[in-house]
Amino acid sequence: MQNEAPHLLEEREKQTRREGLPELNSAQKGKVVLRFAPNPNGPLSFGHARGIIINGEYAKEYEGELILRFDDTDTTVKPPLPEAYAIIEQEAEWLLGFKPHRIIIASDRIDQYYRHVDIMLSGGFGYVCQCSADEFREFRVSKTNCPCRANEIEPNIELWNKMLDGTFVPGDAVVRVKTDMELKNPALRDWPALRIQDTIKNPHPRKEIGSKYRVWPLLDFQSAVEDHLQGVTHIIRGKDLMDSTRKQTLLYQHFGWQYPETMYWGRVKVHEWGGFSTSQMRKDIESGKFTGWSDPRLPTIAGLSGTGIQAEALRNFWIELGVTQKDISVPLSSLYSHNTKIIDDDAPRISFIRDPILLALSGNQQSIVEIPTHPNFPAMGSRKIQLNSQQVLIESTDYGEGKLRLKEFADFDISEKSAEFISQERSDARKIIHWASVDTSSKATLQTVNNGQISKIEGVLEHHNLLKGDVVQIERIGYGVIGENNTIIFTHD
RNA sequence: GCUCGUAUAGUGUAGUGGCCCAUCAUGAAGGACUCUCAUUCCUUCGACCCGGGUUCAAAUCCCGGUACGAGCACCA
Repeated sequence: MQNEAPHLLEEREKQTRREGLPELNSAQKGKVVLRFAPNPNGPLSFGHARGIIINGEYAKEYEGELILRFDDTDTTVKPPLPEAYAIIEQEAEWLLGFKPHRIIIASDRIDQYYRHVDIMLSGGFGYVCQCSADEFREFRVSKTNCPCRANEIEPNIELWNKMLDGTFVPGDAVVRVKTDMELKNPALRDWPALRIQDTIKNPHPRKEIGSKYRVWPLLDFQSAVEDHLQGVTHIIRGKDLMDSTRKQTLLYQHFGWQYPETMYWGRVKVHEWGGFSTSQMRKDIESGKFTGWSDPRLPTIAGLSGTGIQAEALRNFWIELGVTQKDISVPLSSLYSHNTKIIDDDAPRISFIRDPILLALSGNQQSIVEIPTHPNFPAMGSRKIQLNSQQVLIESTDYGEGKLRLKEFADFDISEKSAEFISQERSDARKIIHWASVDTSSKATLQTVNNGQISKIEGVLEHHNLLKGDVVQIERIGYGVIGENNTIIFTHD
C-alpha cells in the first residue's frame, strides 16, 4: 500500500480556521480598487464604519486602492451637509488608520455623467420618459412598454435638452435605461437614471455647485458610471443593493463594460440601540434633543470615539463579523470586548468614589501611599497619595462591611465614620476596596449612558495629570475617558 | 403581490461531499493568578431550521416547506 497508494497514508493536515476576511474573487495584488460611497448628509455612523473598514482592509490586504466617494446627488430628500465632507474624510482616516487613496465628489462630476447620457441616448439604449411616476408604475407591473420608449434618437436628444434647459420641471421627465419590461424582476424594468431637481428652491449645499445643475443622476446611474471611470474592481456593499448590481450590470452591457466583482453583507442590528437614521439624527440634533453629532447617546463615529471606543476595536469588530449575507443582531458587549483588549494595557488606573463617605483614620499608618499606575506594568510608574489630614473617602456601598482593606494601603476596622488601623500587611481575607484621600482628590462627575439616557454620578476623583481624552481604567468600575471640568466619561465595564 | 437573498451553540463566525460525534471568538458557570468586580491563564456548557432526494458518504449538492430580511423611490 505504501508504494501503490501513498496518498491514502498521508496524514491529512487538519484544516486550519480561516483568519480574517474571506478572499476576494479574481483579485490580483496591487490591482484592486475598492470604494466606499456615503451620502454626506451627516457624519459617519456605526453602520458606515463597516463599509469603510471592510473595503479599506481589502485595499490594504491586496495593496490596492480605496476611493472615498461622496454620493451627493440628492439636493431634496437627503441633502448633503456642507461640513460633513471634511468630517467624513477625517473620520474615514481615523477608522482606517490611513488616508483613502482617492477622493471623489459626485457633484463635481456631473459633466461626466451627462457625457454618458449622450452616449446612451445616441446609442439608443436610453430614453427620455415623460410618464408620471404613477403611470410608469402601472407599466412596470403590467410589463408593458411606456409610449416614450418608442421615441427615436433625435426626439430623445431634443427632450433631453429640454430637461437641461429648464423647459421641463421636476416630474415632467426622467431619463431611463432601456432594459426589458418583461424582465422577471420588476425592479430592473427600464429603471430611471436621471431626474430633474428644483435646485433654485433646493440648491446643492456646496456653494460652488448651488443651482448650477437642474438634472441630476440617480444612485444607480451615477455609481455605475463612476465605478467604471475610476476602474473599480470590487464592490462590497449591503445586500439591499443587490438589485442595484443587477440594474447596473444591464447598463454595463449596453456600454460594453465589465461589471466589478461584488460581495454583500446583511443587515446589522445592535441589540441595545433602536433604529437611527442619519436624517433623523440630523433633525433631533437641530431640535436640540441631542447636543451634536458627538452626543454620547448617538451611534455615530464621533459619539463612539468620544466615549472611548478605539478605531482598532471597531476594525476588529467588523472584521470578525465578516461579509456574510445573514441579517444579524449583535450585542454591544461584543464591541466592548474588543475595546477592552485594545485599551487595558495602556489605561492608567484611577480611583473614582461614588457617593463618598468620609472616614477619619486612627492609628499608626503611613502618611503617604504609593500605588502602581498599572499593576501589570511597573514601568508606568505610580501614584503617590498624600494622607496629611488622615481622612479617606470610600464608596457608601462599601461602608458597613466593618472590616475592610484599603487597596495597596492597609487593613482597617470601620465604625462610626472612623477607621482604625489594624495592619499594613494583610491580616485576614477582608474585602479589598478602592479609596481616595481627601488631600489628593476632588469633586468630580462620572457620566454614563443607560438605555439612551445620560446619567451623572457625583463623587470624587483621585488627582491626576492626565489630559482630556485619555483613556483610563476606573478601579472596580470600568473604563472611561477624561473629560472637561473634572468629569469622566464612562466607556464600558 | 412580484422578485431576490439568507438559514451552524445565547450571540457572532469557520467549514464548499469523506479531515466534522463540527472551528474560533464572545457569553454563562467554575477555577488559577492578582492588594480592582480589571487584565492574563485553565476547565466546563452549548449548534448544523424542518421534510424529502442524490451519493458508498451531506452542515456541505438538489427539491419542497418554514422563518427572517431586502428590492419593486423622479432616496442613498
